[in-house]
Amino acid sequence: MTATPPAPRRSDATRAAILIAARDRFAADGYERATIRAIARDAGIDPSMVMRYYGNKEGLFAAASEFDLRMPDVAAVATEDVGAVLVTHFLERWEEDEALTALLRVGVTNPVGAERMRSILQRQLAPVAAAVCPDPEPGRAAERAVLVASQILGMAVSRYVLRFPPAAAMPREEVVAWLAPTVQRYLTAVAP
Amino acid sequence: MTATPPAPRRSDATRAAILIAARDRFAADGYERATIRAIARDAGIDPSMVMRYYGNKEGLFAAASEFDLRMPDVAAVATEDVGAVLVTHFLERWEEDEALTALLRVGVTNPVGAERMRSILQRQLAPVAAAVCPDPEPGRAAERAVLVASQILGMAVSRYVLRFPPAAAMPREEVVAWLAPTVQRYLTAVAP
DNA sequence: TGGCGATGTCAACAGGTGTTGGCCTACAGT
DNA sequence: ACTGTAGGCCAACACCTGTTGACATCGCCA
Repeated sequence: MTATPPAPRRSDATRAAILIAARDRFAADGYERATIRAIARDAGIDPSMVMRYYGNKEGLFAAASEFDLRMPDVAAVATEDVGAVLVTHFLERWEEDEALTALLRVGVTNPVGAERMRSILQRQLAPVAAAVCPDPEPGRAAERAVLVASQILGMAVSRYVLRFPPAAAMPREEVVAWLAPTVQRYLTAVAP
Repeated sequence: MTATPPAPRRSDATRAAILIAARDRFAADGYERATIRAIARDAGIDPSMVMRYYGNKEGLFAAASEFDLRMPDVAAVATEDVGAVLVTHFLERWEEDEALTALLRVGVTNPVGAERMRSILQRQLAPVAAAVCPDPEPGRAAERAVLVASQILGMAVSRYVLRFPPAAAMPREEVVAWLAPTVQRYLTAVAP
C-alpha cells in the first residue's frame, strides 16, 4: 500500500476558511459563545459544511487549536540570556497568532481545551526546560517548566485577555525586563 | 429619613442558597454553561425565584462575584517578608473560597467578569502595592501591582483551573518558596 | 456526452436557554 | 378573624443551539 500523499482536494480553500474563522471566534468569544453558525457565516458557507468537514464542534476545535509554539533552540543561546529570549519569544508568538488566545480562553472553561493546553506544556515547553535546567532529575524539570508557564500564562491573561490597563499599556521591552529574570531564575537557579 | 437598616426578610435563606449554588456553578462551569435552571435546582427552588431576586443572569453573577481579597496589612510585616506573606495569603484565599475560581473562569470569557477582575485589581491589590513599593510615582505602583497579579493569576490558572500536573501536585510551601522572591522583586526592587 | 462523486444549500428537528406572567399559599399587621 | 403582601411554583414564550437528511450543482474522467 502506498502511503496516502497530500492529495489536494478542491475544498481545501473552504476548509482553511473555516479554520481561520473558527480561530477568530474561539479567540474572541470562547468555546460556548463561538457558535457554528457564526463561524460558518464568517467563512461564507453553510453551517452544515462545518459538520461535514470536522464532524462536530469538538472536532472543529481540535483542528483549530493545533498549535506549534515554535520554541527556539535554547542550546544556541547563552545560558544567562535564556530568560529574556524565552519571554520575548512568547510575547511575539502571542501577538502574531490568536490561536494562543483562543486556546487560553477555551482551556479555562472547557475540558478538551484544558487537555490541549496540558499537552502543549508537556510536549513543547517541558523539553526546553529539561534541556536548560541544571537538575539531573526530570521531575524537577517539569516543575520548572510549569513555573515558567505560570508566569507567562499569567502575563498573557493580564495583558491580552483581561486587559488590565497597566499590563496592556506596558511596552513589550518593559515586560521583558521585568519577567526575564523571573523565568531565568525558575529555569536555572538552584531549587529552594 | 432613616437610613434603611438590615430589615431582615423572610427570604434571606433562599437568597443565600441561590448565591452559594451560583458560586458553585460559575466556578465549575463558567458563565455560559452555568445555567439558571441548574443553579435553581442546586438551591432547591424554582428558576423564576432567581429572576425575582437578582433580575437577570448578569445581576446574579454580579451578586455572586462580589469578593473581598482580605489583603493583609502589609505595614505590619517586615519589608523583606512581604513576598512570602502575599503568596501564602493568595494561595490560602484561593483554596478556601471558590468565588475566586468562579471569577477567573468567568472573567476570561465574559466582559462583565473581566470588568469585575479589573476593579478588584485596582481597588484591592493596587493600594497594597502602592503602600509597599519604593517608587514615589503612583503610575509605577500600578505596574508593580499588575506584575504581582500576573504571577499570582498565572499560578492559579495552572494549579486550580488547568490543573497542570506538576503545579497541582506541588506542596504549597514549595510554591511559596519559588514565587515569593518573584513577588518580592516586583514590589520592592528598583525598576529595571 | 454521460455519469458520478465531491461540493454546497435549504429546511427542519429536538433539545435547551433566559425570561415572563398567572396562580396558589402562608404569614404578618390590624 | 381578615386581609394584603411577600414567597413560591407552574407552564409557557420566543429564541438559539448543534446536528441531520434531502435536494441541487459543479467539475472531472471515461
